[in-house]
Amino acid sequence: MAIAATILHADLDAFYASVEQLLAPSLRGKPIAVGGGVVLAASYEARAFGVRGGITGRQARELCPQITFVDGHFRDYQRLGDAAIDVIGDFTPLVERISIDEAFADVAGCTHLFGPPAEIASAIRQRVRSELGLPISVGVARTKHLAKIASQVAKPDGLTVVDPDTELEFLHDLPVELMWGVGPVTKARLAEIGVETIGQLAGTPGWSLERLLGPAAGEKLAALAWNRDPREIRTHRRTRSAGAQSAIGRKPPEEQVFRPTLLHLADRIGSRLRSKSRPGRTVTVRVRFANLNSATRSVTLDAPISATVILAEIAEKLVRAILAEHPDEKIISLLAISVSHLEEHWDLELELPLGLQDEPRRPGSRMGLARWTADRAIDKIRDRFGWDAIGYGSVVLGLSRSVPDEFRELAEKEL
DNA sequence: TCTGGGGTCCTAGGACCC
DNA sequence: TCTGGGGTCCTAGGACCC
Repeated sequence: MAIAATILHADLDAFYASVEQLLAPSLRGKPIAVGGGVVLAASYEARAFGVRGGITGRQARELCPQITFVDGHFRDYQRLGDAAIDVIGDFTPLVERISIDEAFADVAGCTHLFGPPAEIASAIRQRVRSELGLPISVGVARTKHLAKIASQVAKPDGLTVVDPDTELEFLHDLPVELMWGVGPVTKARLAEIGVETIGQLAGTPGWSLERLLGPAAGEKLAALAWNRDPREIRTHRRTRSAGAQSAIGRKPPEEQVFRPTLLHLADRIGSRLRSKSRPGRTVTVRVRFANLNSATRSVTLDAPISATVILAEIAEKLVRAILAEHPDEKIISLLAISVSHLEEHWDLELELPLGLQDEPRRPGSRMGLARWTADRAIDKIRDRFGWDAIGYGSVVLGLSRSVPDEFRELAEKEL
């Protein structure tokens, strides 16, 4: 009595590039790349030349001289990604969105209405194609892990259904790097003991994997190799952290460099946290140096914070501590701030008195009130007139924005 | 020749408590 | 006083994913 395969994984193909080809018919059938300095996404026609997301524009042109570069239409990505997920939601409420262009769904409860899972998957693909004009691949299987692999195998613009009776035959011939959680490092470690396929992984003793990869990863991979994946569809997942980072080129580790950048990052994060009433207790900063090595420092407070200036001050202290420990580093290339240990629901009024516990001995503690009031005022103006209408302006102006804000927002998770 | 930005989870050591 | 054990939290660093 096999359990039915009712998990779907749906994944829009070459999403950004497909949207651009949808918006501009002249681009269809041609190799294109979204982005300029860095390729954010490449059409399948460009991928045929070896162009991949992440390479530089120059490398892309070397691989494919006739490639067309286009600027991203980020609002459209959000709109069309949402619309595609909505199509899935017309079949079942059990939808777990993974990213802008990808989602799991469990259709076990709606087959009496819409037919077997394979038919539902097919209907989703047809609707996304006809209503939105976009290609989407779907994998159907008994577990999330296998459904995700199936959708990768189905690409581009395909459907793969894995019958529960033959799932191991399907799985075991595939290379290990198709598994969720196997990146370059794990792939290399597995190769050291001669494991290159998922079948070989399944045949490796558990103790061997745990010694090689650690207890958690070892156990997890062994289970996934036998398609033992207990994860269920999670429709609501609380975000656990919120952060922002900025690549700043190659700059000296001086206050004039890091101070304005940190204030800007703190402002972005703080406004997000405040808008969702989710201040956090732990502040982490990261500094990347010239050689791409990086160092992190974090501190956990007694009470959660979301005020921009307080966040910026804490971040600055942490960055100074990092720089003090790396006196030989003459170049910094990236600054990042992240806030974690987020409160679930927080009355921001409480942040005022509690946040001040942070620095009780400071005579200027009452400045906390001014900071708090200023943040609220700025938030309100931004609500009405947009994010750039006001802010720590002297800061914002001087910043080089290597990536449009719309793109950053695309990657932000709902708090 | 060095890709940017937003996330999640795991590990290992130390502090602290019972 | 010595020995041992268990649990939780914090911090720094990594691997991985989209």
